[in-house]
Amino acid sequence: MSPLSSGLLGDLDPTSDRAVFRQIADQLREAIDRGRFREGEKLPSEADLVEHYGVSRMTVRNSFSILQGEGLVHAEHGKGVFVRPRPPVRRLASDRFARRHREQGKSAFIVEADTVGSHPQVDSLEVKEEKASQDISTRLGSVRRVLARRRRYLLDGRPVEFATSYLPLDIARGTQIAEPNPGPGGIYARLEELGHRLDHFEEEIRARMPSPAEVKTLRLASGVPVIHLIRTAFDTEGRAVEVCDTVMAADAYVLSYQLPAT
Amino acid sequence: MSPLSSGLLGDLDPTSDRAVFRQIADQLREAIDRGRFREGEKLPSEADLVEHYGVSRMTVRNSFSILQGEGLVHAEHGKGVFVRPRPPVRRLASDRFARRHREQGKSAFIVEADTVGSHPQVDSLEVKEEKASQDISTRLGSVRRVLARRRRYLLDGRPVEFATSYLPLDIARGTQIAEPNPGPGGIYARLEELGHRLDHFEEEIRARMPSPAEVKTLRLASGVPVIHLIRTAFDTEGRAVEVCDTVMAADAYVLSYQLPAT
DNA sequence: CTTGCCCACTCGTCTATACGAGTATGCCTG
DNA sequence: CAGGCATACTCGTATAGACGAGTGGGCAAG
Repeated sequence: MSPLSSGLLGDLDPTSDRAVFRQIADQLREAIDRGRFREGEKLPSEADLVEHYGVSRMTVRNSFSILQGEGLVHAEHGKGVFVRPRPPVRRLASDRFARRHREQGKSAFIVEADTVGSHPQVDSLEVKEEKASQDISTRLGSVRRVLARRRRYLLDGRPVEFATSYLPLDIARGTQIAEPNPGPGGIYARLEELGHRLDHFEEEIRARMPSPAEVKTLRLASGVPVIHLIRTAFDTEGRAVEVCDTVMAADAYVLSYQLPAT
Repeated sequence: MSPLSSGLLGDLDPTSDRAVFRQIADQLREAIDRGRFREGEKLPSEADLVEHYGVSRMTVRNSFSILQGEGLVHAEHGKGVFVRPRPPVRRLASDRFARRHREQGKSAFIVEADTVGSHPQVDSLEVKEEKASQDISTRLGSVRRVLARRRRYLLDGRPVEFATSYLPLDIARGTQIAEPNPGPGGIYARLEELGHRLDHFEEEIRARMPSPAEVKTLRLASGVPVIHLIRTAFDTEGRAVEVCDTVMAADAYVLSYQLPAT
């Protein structure tokens, strides 16, 4: 069926030294880029393309695997290969941790999601004391053990972010920060109540392909990188009072910063 | 040869419902993570693994292709498959465009590279007037045509970044900004001389897999995402005077921002 | 000793085939 | 009509084989 209406895809160039499966991938990519296949639309089946191009099935599958690696398409077993829809992105402003935003009570994630009409969830909460990794210890100023607060964020049921906050035990132990629910304004509000007035944050941003564990936790499609953000919060005495390690699905976020030119 | 000293890799679990090629990928990944194979080291050849696991070659190749997609290994035709070395990263501070840095004369890229002892190059310079894309036009405040300054940055011979600056013609035309070499302090220094005192920057950050063109320009290995940064410069009158669109090899950069907590 | 060729080893590409498993549809049965 | 099953279509996994092409070492000829 679906005899692959001619015109959508061209022919192969046997004289080209570009591999056949790359040529096929090129044609599909171009067709997608030009909007010949729309978001969420089904591409021709493997069998269709086998027939159209007169190649073997493995060759077609190789083409698909290229496009999957580029994050352009995704395959669904028993259904077909589809143009991957670009989910709406969440824009994170750099002032989201400004003090004035903490006064509202709700967490930044919840507030932001509500304002754009999405349904936010927080999930797999875990609060425990543990040994600090080398990296965390360095960032917090040579602490051995820390309080770790782990949680996963979902938007409309889709996991988009997994974050762990690390705090020195001498600050957090026995306070509400060590409770699953840190109360209105989150842990930053509690830190300030404890006398650690926040001065500034440092954020480090990397992008890379996810580990298998991250693929699982964030239910990532293939070809979707992660943004790895490490934020350190400093109080007015220059002490690092929290390190927050966040892994985000890169197709769900745009980070936004505002910098002075002085 | 190289009978694949037993112990490095385990056996398959035929009762597992995890696909064989995934199990092989898992074992290789774990061996790499544990340092059994070091950076740059050669993995067992396809033939070795075919023999070791008693599977067909395509199955082994599937395993390798998973690891390639994760950016863990890279194949070299005629030589073997190697653990991908992590190149040293360039750390970009958020104050790199501060006015005091402009006074030195040299561009931020050159200065930063020199301080870490790397050999910087700038390349494929192109300066021309062109039609503004929809996005650029919006960001610059509905301009139709712009001056575009394109250039590629290399570090020790490796391309790491490709950037295009867009400026409104009414500002840039006929000035030194329209020259290939914009002079000491770069275009920001020229903008200020022209009366556009810079007030602040906005930066938007995304991460995604590269397009084929980007793979080529940045000579990206498979499994390496790009960081896409769009910076808009505003003068003290609130006008957007430049938009800089930058695509960076994600394995070459860590972005760093400092934010006030107020 | 040097040059050049051959060969072994490596990954790259492609074919052909087989079976398994998830999905959707429609028909058949109760 | 409702439920369940058969079937066709989809992608997933795996095998076996073939040829091509890049690399590097060793051997042979000059």
